[in-house]
Amino acid sequence: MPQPRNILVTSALPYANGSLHLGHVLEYIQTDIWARFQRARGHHCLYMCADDAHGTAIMLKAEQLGLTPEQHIANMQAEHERDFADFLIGVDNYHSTHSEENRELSAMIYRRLQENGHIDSRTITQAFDPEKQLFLADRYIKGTCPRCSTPDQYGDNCEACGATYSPTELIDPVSAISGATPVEKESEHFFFTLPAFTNFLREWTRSGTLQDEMANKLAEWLDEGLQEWDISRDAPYFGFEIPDAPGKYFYVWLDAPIGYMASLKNYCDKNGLDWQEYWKKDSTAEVYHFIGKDIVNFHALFWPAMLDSADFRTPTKVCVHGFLTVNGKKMSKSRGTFINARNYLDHLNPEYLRYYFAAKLTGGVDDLDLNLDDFIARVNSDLVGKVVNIASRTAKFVGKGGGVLVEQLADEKLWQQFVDAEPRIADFYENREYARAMREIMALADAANAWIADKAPWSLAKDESKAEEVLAICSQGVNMFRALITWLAPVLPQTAEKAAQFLNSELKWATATTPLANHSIGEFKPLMQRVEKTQVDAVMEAAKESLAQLQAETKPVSGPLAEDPIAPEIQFDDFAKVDLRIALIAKAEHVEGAGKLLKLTLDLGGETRQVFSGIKSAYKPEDLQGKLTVMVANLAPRKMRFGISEGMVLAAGPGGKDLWLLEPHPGAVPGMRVM
RNA sequence: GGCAAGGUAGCUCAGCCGGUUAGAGCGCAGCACUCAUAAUGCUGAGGUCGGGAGUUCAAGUCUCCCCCUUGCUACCA
Repeated sequence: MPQPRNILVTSALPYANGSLHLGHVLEYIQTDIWARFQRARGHHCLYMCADDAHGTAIMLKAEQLGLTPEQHIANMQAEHERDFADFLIGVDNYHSTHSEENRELSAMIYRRLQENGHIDSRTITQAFDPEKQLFLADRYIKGTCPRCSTPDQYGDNCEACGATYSPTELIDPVSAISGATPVEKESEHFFFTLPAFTNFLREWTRSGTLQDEMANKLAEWLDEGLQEWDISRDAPYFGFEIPDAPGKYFYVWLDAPIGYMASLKNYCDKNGLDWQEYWKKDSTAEVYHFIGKDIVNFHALFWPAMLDSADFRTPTKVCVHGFLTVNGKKMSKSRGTFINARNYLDHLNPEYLRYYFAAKLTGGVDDLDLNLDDFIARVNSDLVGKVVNIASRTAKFVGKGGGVLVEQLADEKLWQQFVDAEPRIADFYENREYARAMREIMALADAANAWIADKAPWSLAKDESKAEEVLAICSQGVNMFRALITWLAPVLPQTAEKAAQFLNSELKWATATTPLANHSIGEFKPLMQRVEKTQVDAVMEAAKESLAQLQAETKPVSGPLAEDPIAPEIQFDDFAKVDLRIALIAKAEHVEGAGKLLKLTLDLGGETRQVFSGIKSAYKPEDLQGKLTVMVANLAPRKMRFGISEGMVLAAGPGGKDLWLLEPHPGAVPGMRVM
């Protein structure tokens, strides 16, 4: 056993705005297995987590619920901690970014950045809600998409046609919070001078701190050139006020990673330890962050740069994992594949999922699929059918033979296979190649079962003179089980605990392959039940229900009218300004280099117009040619990347493939006005 | 459109720097066993390794083109 290591691990802090879902759980299970493995190996390993409790979204959510932000985040934290506990996530401390420790540390780090000249300030213009007296992030502005005219789209992009734009381009923009029309307003903001760290980051991201594929991704950003990072928000904002800047608050992502430190400080203060041992520049401890690939920029660019400037050490590794899919599809609320942590816990044993994830987790960033049929088959077959079965089928004979494991090994060669596998399994765990570790363990379980079948102690037991042999075989059977369950303990802590009771012996990694000898064991009781399909169905059913509930809360009615209420009344004169004409689509063609546009040549009966329209996703050019449609004929021409667009054609639908052009009944001819 | 990661048996996945008849688990079929939570063992069927072209004595494994999936990203009055 090498020198004990001093290790700090973290999972990304869940946002205190909603319940945990299985995507979150994937990460916590990955982290927890690793932490438990390290502890099992005799290292000192602290697992820290916390709620990420700041930001506009939380402020608004609290208001919506009629709570103070503090009450709201306290409720969420309690819920999150319950989910953690019930999934057997053994965090050593679960704190909050809205804590004194975090306030102090954020201020300290900010001051250091400032002293080092890494904070700039300048005035920027932003959308502002005059009613709420609140600056609006893009996602809080809604309006009609300037391109496809789909109403009720967010300020940065259109969900229907995929258009991206700035909020100022929206037609009839409104604040999603108050409904007021936003105005532009100036404000001073603080920026972290990230570009100053370009060279540092170029090196840091390539120094073994990240998987290659992530380092490559970050290299793209580095090559494009980093931007200064806006780290301040104006009041009202739920967060920490910036020192010496009244009315200015730290952006939530500034203090979120500092929350890792704050949680550790909170823990250390309670336990007489020094948190700086982990974070000071020359620390000999190791620091590992487990995160999803969506937040790699915060953890592998902003965070190490901040730490470097503030004179702290940087993480040993940032371990990035992929997303969770369910039955091959993205976890999505609209597809009903969105499963809350609690939906699962209400119906199934957490260890099933822990094992299934372990059986599929690698050190890479590939997405992981939770295939429910596979889940049932895998868990039942591997855990119940193979591993637990080894104990189940041999323990009884040991009991009959006196309940004491004998020293003599029935098959040393087979036992040696177990001994040889141990370092490989440890290595796989260490490198987060859990899938390989599980495969290795299951291969041994297969070997054990085959061996037991071959020895057939139940046959020998019929002959009293063979009692000794039976006991030797079954003692080895129990010892093989003991080794396997010891190696599975990081994944199955509860079952391992039960097994330890049955074995009447603590499970220790270091002695997993030292057979228990002359050792009396307890009575075997089933350690794990099989997964039933009905339970899995119940989870999916519950998931659908909580989804329906959620949607009922946010959207009382659905359908086009509910999602897009009818616009304010206008007078006839207003309408008459729009000159709609019947147009013949004389030509429709693809536009070189454009992903979503078609170029239409419209015949108005004497005049032709060139119009670019974002309908490529729904129509093939050849299907449009020769058809009649309706166009806005007096729309001001607009210069686009591929030429001038002289009008627009009318279509309905949310976008993508669901887009339908207007077509007049037969009889209309090009040029006719539509009134 | 650009970039990235993928596309290997019904399902979930291994296949390192190219090398003998392409693997595992599950599922399926048959047989055996009946100690075990209908668990286990043995045997077998099943793949033109997304498609095409090329390099090579030899290609899931390298190169190019194409198709599909996922993610990020751009343009899209």
